[in-house]
Amino acid sequence: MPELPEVETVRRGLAPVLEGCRIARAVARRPDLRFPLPEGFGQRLTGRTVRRVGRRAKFLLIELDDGSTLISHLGMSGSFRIYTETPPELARHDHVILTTDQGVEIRYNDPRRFGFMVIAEADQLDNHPMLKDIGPEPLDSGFTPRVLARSLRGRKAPIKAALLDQSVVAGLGNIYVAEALFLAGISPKRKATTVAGARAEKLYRAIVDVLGRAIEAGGSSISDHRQTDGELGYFQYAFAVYGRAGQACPGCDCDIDKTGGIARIQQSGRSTFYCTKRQR
DNA sequence: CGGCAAACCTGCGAGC
DNA sequence: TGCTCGCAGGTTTGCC
Repeated sequence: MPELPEVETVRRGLAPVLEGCRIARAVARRPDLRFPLPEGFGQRLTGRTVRRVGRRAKFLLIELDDGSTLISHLGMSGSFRIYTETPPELARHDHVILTTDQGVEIRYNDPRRFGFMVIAEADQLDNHPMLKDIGPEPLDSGFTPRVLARSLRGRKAPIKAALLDQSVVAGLGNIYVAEALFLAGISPKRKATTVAGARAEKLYRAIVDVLGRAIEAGGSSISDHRQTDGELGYFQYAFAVYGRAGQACPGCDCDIDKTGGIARIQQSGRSTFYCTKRQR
């Protein structure tokens, strides 16, 4: 599921029911997700008060009153669901249950179990192995066209692959890379190092624009992503290229019979969608 | 070190 | 109806 906009949507859902609240009960219904859950998971969390729910790249950061932080990654299919009223029967793949002192129940469901939860001890967050090599947050002021161009310089890999690299810029995934490259008019096959100057400026604007609009839409619901109240995100209806192979490109009048339309290719084992005419 | 394919795991839709 | 195949929003690993 989740790239930056989906994780941010989840963060915004969790913050109001967790921040300032005490975790009355924490239950792991299996010993592991992608990795083993932290030793004594339930006891570690029970009785803790949540200071803040933050986000870094695609990681949720649930900061606790003892200084430690529960780091949660949704993998491909993870989702959080909040129940303020009586919750329904537990569902398949409901792996972790948190209950707050306000009687709110929060369930983490993850069919593919590519997600994980780990705990960073107090003062160990910034240099935590999972976070320390992550690049700038694209919606923070530290991310600029020059910063982007600088981290692309010297990279011979296609720009598509470079943008998926979390050390270049944080939080992009397969969907938003495709959409940003479309908006910027840049071919996913172009060598990353050639994206500089005006081209980097354009890509910078495309990234910031598409992420902002996707967050406003509550993220993209392809199959698993839900907002924490169960509502769908709806940015998938705004996709220009992702999942639209064979269709006409919305940005120019090319269509499949003539010069272009939206193509689907494989790059480093993953699908790439782009307009062959408009993206150079 | 850079770049790429494979691996992790489950579910779903398409095609036979 | 039921099987097999391919595909899926991410990240890590291991191999050239």
